[in-house]
Amino acid sequence: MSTIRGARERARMEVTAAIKQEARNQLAREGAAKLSLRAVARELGMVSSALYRYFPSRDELLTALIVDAYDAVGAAAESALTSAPGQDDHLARWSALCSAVRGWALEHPHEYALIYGSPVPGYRAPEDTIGPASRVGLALISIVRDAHRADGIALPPLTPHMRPEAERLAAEIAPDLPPAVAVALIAAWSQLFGLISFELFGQFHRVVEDRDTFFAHVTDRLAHEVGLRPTRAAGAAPGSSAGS
Amino acid sequence: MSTIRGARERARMEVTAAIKQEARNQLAREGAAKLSLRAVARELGMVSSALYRYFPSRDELLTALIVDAYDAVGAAAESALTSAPGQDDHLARWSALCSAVRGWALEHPHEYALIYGSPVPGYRAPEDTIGPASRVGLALISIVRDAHRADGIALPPLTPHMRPEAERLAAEIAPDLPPAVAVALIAAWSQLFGLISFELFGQFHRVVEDRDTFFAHVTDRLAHEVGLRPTRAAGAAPGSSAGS
DNA sequence: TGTACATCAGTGAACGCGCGTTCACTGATGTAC
DNA sequence: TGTACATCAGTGAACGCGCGTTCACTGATGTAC
Repeated sequence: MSTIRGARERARMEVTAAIKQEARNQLAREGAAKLSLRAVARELGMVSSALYRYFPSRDELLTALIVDAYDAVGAAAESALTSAPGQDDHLARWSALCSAVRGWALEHPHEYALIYGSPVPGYRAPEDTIGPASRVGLALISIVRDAHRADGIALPPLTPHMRPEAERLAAEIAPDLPPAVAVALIAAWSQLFGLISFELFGQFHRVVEDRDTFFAHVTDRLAHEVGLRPTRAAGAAPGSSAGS
Repeated sequence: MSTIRGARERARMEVTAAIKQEARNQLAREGAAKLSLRAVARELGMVSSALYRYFPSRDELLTALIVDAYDAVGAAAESALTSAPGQDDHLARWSALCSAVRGWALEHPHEYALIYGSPVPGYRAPEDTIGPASRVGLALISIVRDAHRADGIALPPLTPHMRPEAERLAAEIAPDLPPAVAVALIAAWSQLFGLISFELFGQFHRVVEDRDTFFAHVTDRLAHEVGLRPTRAAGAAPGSSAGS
């Protein structure tokens, strides 16, 4: 049922993919606001009205690109997680994940801008984007969760004033983690993208030169902020963290 | 010479200001990419070609808006600094500055997006924007410099691998501060805007609820990351920090 | 104080362009019997 | 295996629209003598 049934269906998927790919190319050239159905069709050798067989409007095409972009960066993050060498070296996994997200952003600056830059004017993101949009965040959480289960983590400071929101927030996103950690995680999540955005959007121009090193250093600091600590030995603590 | 000379000159300044104000209104409605000279002129009851007496092109108008926005947020940051109650409570000044930047951003979301969101496609920022763009960063540096001179600050950790870039960076932006502090400052600077951007661009939707408290907490953590510490007493340490 | 001239803000028409979307249509591919 | 019909991708023309920029012009405001 979910397999490709016939030539027509296969062709439809290929054309859909070609449209999105060409749209991504235009994104790179002109930016999201100037993405034009007519220009996409032209480049594909089709007539503009033909695109309406595939996307009911320009906004729907944009939504598809946004979902794809969230999925792509999410997949990059997740695969960095699973393919990290030492599964119980949580600090290394954290760094690998951050670096994978940055790598994807540097390779796809315009898709990055599409999802983490200013919202496209007049465009309202539909509900479909919420799931894909949270993948990187969930991957960050999962590292800290693993570390918490295996070795335990250092509790970040939390002012009493912050406690109610911290508890609400933890219940929402990671009920198994201490509230202080949940707060630090959300902060680190936004700071990671602040770092990447500043690099990508030119704010580091003539300021930071060795950006690889700088990024690695700062994400390492972020890891410490959420409570991750260097692993003492390769062998794991009580509770198998790599076995299952 | 720099005073207003006559009615003509005064009128020119007023019309220029009106054009920029109307352009800002359109920014809020449609976003930077769709900012239209014709629409601005229409709203002002002028004919579109009349705008060319004031701005030689659409891009120049955009540049003026960008410079104004950088200056506005920079001024907000600087005035938060000078009007903070205890001039030697560096932590309080840091928080006041961060909060002022966020406040400005929440009040002017589209101007914020113009300068800290995705770059406008096809638009290349000229050199004039560099000065205004650095005002917030310089204000952050000045707090830490004051703290360093007065009480001294806690040295953030710095891996040996990071040292060469740290020294280069410190020499560039704050030769009087320890390299480790300069690095932490630049990181905090980008993280501050990461935080604000996530709030403004909707990433905290259904995640962070009590945003005032969350922001205050995280910027306080940032202050600690750069080495600021709570002042022990109101009276200053050796070296007058408020007197001069 | 008054005249002659220069400066400059604003007009209105025009240029050439691209856009999203609709609609009736053609012709090829798939499906049911 | 063959025919009749339904589905659907793609066409081409048209709709109504807005855009940035140029240009020759009018008429008011300023300046020099």
